[in-house]
Amino acid sequence: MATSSIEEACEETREWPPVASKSLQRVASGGSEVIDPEGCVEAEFRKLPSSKYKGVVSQPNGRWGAQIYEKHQRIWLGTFNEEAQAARAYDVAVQRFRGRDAVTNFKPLNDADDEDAAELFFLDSHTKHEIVDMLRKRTYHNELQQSKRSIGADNKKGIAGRSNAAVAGATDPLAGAQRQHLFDKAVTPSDVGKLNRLVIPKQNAEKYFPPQNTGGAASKGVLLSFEDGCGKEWRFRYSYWNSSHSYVLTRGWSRFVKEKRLEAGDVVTFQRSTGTDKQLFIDAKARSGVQVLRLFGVNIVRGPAAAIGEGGVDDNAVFCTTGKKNRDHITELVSSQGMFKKQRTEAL
DNA sequence: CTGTGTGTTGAG
DNA sequence: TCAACACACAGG
Repeated sequence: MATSSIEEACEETREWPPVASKSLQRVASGGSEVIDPEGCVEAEFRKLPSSKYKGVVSQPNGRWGAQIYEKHQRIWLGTFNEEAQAARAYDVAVQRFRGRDAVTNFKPLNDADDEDAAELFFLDSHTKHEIVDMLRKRTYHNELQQSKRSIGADNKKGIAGRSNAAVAGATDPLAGAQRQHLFDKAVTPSDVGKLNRLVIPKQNAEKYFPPQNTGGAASKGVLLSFEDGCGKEWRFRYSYWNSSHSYVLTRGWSRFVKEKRLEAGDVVTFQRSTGTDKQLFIDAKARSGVQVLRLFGVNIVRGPAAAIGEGGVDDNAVFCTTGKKNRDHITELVSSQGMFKKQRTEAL
């Protein structure tokens, strides 16, 4: 990987997280102009940065693609916002395709470790195509956790114990590390209205999200991608509105509101992985933790998957595959009582 | 219109 | 086997 020192220097500028004050502007459009106030002005446009990770290639829009080769042909593993995320996708794939001794970007799975062993088993019990499919659809985490659960579940604590740890992201090899809670926001009527935008309290925005041009410069904002409790990816445009002096999540937000059936008063929580991928997480909680609503004379719990899970239905997949239809599913489950089938995510 | 991911090439 | 590069075209 011989990239010019100039490019590398500029590339470092892209980091935002806990790093102090570094301004970055990554224009999302195809023009790929890179405006850098600090001195990398030369790099102008063109020349995508090379990745330091194996199996990872940069995309024209600043994102990262993951790919693996086999039998003279490339197999696409998906595109990711974070370079490290793409690298992990590659790691998963390469360990399935080439086994234990495969060269990985990060620490390879180790038989000695219980968690790793479970993942290795998981990998081996699925075809390459299935693994690739999960990576591309971002369902790998879920499937893996589901697998782990069905294996050593009875071994430890009861179902009620802390079986939702996986969903909460407490432990996940691929995601790496844990989650740091950033902040919560109780959504306002306009946050869930037709404005297609969520106002991020200024204080939180400036503390946890990438810096935005609050000046007059053309601030198109940036695309932020989040993962919800179901492992589903959500991408929103994040920008600053000079008109209202507000930081907002716009494009993509209304879809989230719709699928999560957000209502004023509900709480949206933001988290971020403490791992190297800095993956952001977003989730919705019903106003006071759990909300009960009535359908056909039956009380139904509505709220975060975790809460629902505790309610007795021990299968997050049911609630995660199609968030949009949660309510319907619940109705179905309740009415058919004990005789419901486990709905796999194959429907995807 | 945006951005993915495929076609393709040449280096290793 | 791999990444770099260009861009057709799928999806919204």
